Amino acid sequence: MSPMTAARSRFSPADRPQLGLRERKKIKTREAIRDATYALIKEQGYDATTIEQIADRAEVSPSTVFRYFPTKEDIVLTDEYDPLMVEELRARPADESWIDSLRHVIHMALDTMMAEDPEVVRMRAHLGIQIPAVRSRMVESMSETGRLIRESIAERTGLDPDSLEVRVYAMSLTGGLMEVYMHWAENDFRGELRDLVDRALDVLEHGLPTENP
Amino acid sequence: MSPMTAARSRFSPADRPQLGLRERKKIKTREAIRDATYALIKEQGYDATTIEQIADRAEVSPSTVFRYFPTKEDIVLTDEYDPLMVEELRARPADESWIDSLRHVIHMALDTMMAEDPEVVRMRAHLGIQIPAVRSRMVESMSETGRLIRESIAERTGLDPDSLEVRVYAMSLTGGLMEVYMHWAENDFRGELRDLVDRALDVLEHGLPTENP
DNA sequence: CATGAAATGAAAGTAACTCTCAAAATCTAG
DNA sequence: CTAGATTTTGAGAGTTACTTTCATTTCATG
Repeated sequence: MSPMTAARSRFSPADRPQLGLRERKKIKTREAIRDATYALIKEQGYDATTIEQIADRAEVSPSTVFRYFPTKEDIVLTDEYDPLMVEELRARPADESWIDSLRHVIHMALDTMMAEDPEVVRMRAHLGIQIPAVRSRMVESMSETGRLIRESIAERTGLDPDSLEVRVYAMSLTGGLMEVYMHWAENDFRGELRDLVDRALDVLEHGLPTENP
Repeated sequence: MSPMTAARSRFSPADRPQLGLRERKKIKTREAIRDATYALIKEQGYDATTIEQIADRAEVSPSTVFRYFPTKEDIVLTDEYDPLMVEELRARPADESWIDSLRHVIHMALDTMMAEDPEVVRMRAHLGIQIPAVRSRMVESMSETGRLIRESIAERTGLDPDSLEVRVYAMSLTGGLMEVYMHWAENDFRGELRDLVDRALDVLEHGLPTENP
C-alpha cells in the first residue's frame, strides 16, 4: 500500500456508514480523483498530466472531474483541514494571546497532516515552488486563512478586523508563514516544519534576531 | 488625449533617438499592445477582452502579442519601475535604517507612478481584487521585490539573505504592503496611498497600535 | 414499484498559449 | 545602393484547461 492512500483513513466512507449511498459514492469519487492525480503527477510531473488522464485513471468522465474540482490546482491543494482549524481556534482559552493560539493551531494542523500523509505535504510544497498556478492557489487559500486570523485578532484586541492595520498585520503573518513552507521545500525538506514555524513566529512577533540586541 | 496615453511620456521612442529603428519600433509595439489592452478592458472588462481583440486594435498579429508578453496578465502588470527602485535603493545612505530606506523607495515609486498615470495604478488594483490571475501575478512580482528587500536587509544587518528569518521577515513586509494596495482598492481608493503605506510600515515595524500600550 | 431529484457522461465550444515555418523588415558590408 | 545576413513578424495548426448544454443513468422516497 502506497503512502498516498494513507490519506484516506480519516475521511473514508467506511468510517461513516450513517451517510447515504449517494454521499458515500461522492466521497469515494473525490478520493479516486485525488489519488489518480497524485499518482500521475508522481509518474509524469504536473504539466504532463492532463485532466483526461486523471479522469481515465479515476474511471470517471472529464466533466465529472471539473464538477468536483474547479481547477487542476484545486485537485492537488484542496483539503478539509480548514474547518478543523476554525474549531480548534474557537476552543482556545479566551485569555491566551492570539499569537500563541495561532501557534497552537498551526502546530496541530501540521501534526495532523504530517501524521496522515507526509508525502502529500512535501509534494504540495514542491509543486508550490515549481508550478506558478499551484503557488498562486496556495497564496489564495493562505489569504482565506488570513481572514481567520483577522477575526481572531479582532476578538481578542477589539480592533476592527477590516481596518488597514489589522489587515496588514494578518497578511504579514500569512505571508511569513507561506515563506516558511517554501523555504522548507527549497532546502529539501530539511528540519522539522514545526520548528521552522516556531522560528518564523518568533521573527514575526519580535522582529529579526539581531535587530534590537 | 486620454490619460492612458500619458504613460508614454517617459519611455516613448521619441525621447531616445540614439536607438536603431528596430528598437524604437519594438518600444512602440509594446506600447500599442498595452494601450489597446487598457482601452479594451475599460470598455468591456478583463475577461471579455480576448488576445485576438487586443491584437486587432494594436494592429499586430496574436503571435506578436505573445512574443511581447508571456501572459494576458503581464500585459496589464509589467512595467519598468523595478530598475528604478534598485537604483534608488542603492543611492540611499548606508547608515540609514533599511526600513526607512524602504519607505523612501516606495514613496518615490508611488509618486512616480501616480504622477505618470494614476488611472492605471487604480485599474491594476481593481483588477487585482477581481481577477485571480492578475492578483496572482501581482503577488509574483511582489515576491521579486521581496528579493530586493532581502538583499537590502542583508547588506545592512549582516544576516544571510537566504536564511529563514530574513526570508520570513521580507515576505511579511511584502505581504503587508500588498494588502495596503488591496485595501485601498476595496475601499474605493479613498485616502492617499502614500499615507496608507506609512501606516502599514508603522504596523510592520512596531506591531498593532494597542498591542503594547 | 413508481416518481422525483441528483449525479453522470457525451459532445461541442471557447480562449489562452505553443510551435513551426515562410515572408517581410531592418541592419551591415562592400 | 545593393546583396546577403539577421531579426521580427504573421499565418496556421495544435494542445489543453475549462464551460455549457442536454440526455441518460443512478439513487432516494413514499
